[in-house]
Amino acid sequence: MFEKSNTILKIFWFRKDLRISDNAGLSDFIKDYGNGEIFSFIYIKNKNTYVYSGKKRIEFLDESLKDLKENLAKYNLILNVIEGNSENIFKTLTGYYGNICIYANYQVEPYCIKRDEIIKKIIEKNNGVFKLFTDTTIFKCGEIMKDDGTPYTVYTPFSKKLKLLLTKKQYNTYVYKISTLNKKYNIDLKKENIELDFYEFNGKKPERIFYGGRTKGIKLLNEFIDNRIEKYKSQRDFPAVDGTSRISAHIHFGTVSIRECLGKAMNLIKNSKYENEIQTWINELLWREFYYNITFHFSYIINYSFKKEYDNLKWNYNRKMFRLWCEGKTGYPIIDAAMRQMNEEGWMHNRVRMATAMFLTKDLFIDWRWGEKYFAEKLIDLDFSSNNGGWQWSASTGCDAQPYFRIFNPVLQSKKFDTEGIFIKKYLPELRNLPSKFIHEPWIFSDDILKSCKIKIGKDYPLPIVNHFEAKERVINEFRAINKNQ
DNA sequence: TACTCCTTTGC
DNA sequence: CAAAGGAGT
Repeated sequence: MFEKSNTILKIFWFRKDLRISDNAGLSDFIKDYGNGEIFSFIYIKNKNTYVYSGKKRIEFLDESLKDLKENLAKYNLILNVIEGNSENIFKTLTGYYGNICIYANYQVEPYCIKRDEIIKKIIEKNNGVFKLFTDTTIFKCGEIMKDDGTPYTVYTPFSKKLKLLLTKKQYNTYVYKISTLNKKYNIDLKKENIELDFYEFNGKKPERIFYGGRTKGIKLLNEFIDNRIEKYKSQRDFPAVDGTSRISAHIHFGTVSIRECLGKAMNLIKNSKYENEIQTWINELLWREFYYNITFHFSYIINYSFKKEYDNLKWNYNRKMFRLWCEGKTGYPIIDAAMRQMNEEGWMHNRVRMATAMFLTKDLFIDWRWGEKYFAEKLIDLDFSSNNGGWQWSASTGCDAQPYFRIFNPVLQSKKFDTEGIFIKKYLPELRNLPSKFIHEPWIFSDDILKSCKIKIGKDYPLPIVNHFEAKERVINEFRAINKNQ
């Protein structure tokens, strides 16, 4: 044990940045490091902050932590994964060391900001410092502002301003030598007899499509950049096609950095004949940036509609209907296939994220917060800002949201984006005998016609739980009533 | 990244 | 008369 009174412990705290290359905070940690100083790498696993604690997401996190641990081990460095509440953990640590210096990357979610403020006080009370760096966004949140100094609430002008200000500085990767850290001074907190709960990894690998970790993440990103980004715009809307990057969970956990994503795309777009295709993907990265800024400036969206007047909507809190939507039993094949994709795989194609969210909020007129919470439980790539932004966009309660009268027709979406029904059949085996002309709205065909396909709608597959056209009229009237009272 | 209804255009 | 286009929700 070290003497409490005169030992400084420098900590790099990994959060949503589970990689050792191109890490802004880690770069400064190494730059500021003076030889002979003792230091530790930690990750805090707080079960209570994973409010919706999705099983598959936690597995992805574990894989990412394990990979991080192995990558640090290549430099003979140690990752301590500590379980518990971060405030308590730092309080405990300040009792063991003279003072504690924390380096970490900035998080924008309101509950993270609050937590960091409390920890800053704990650390500073003990004469330490808590330094935060911009790493998970291209620009620091709050940097892209309108000329009058107020935040953007519309995507297109936001993205224009961002592109105007964008230089290589924002997507150059950080270069530093992790080998300058001397393993001799790397404290394994687990061996220091400190009263904390250290997390142990279990060895088994779950069967999944999405795997966590830097190693897998960078491989996936390179594969997308090399093979698929040049078709992104043309293919991304078809859920049966592998046309999207599928990189979202890696961006969320920081197993790939947003700079690496943007940088690789920017390098490729120069002189590319597929400029339009690539630009469409870059724009998606900027939507994420936009929603991070919205969370930063308008933190009330965590509980309330961005357009506050729409919290007066009398949403339908029908648990039975909600359950049917969750389970993929609405009777609309494209909606049900999408929900089952998420339930089974922890990921849903973006085109059908919009369609299912629109269906819940408009066809069923159920509060977007219920849907947001369900997605949060199920998605591996759950990220507060993008999830909330997407839900409020679909519900028409958000900033730059879909106007309330632009309601997706689930049958048309199905015909347009899954014409052959390949996606539907993948997740709804009960419909595999239906030819594509019946699959988008099987209920309109008579039992006699469907008999040859060995299926009876209402028995083998549910009848629609709602009539889209009646629902549409109802929901438009509800929104209109709110607007009239403004 | 809407859909619907209606009119106009072009063959 | 199908396709394209515009307006309104």
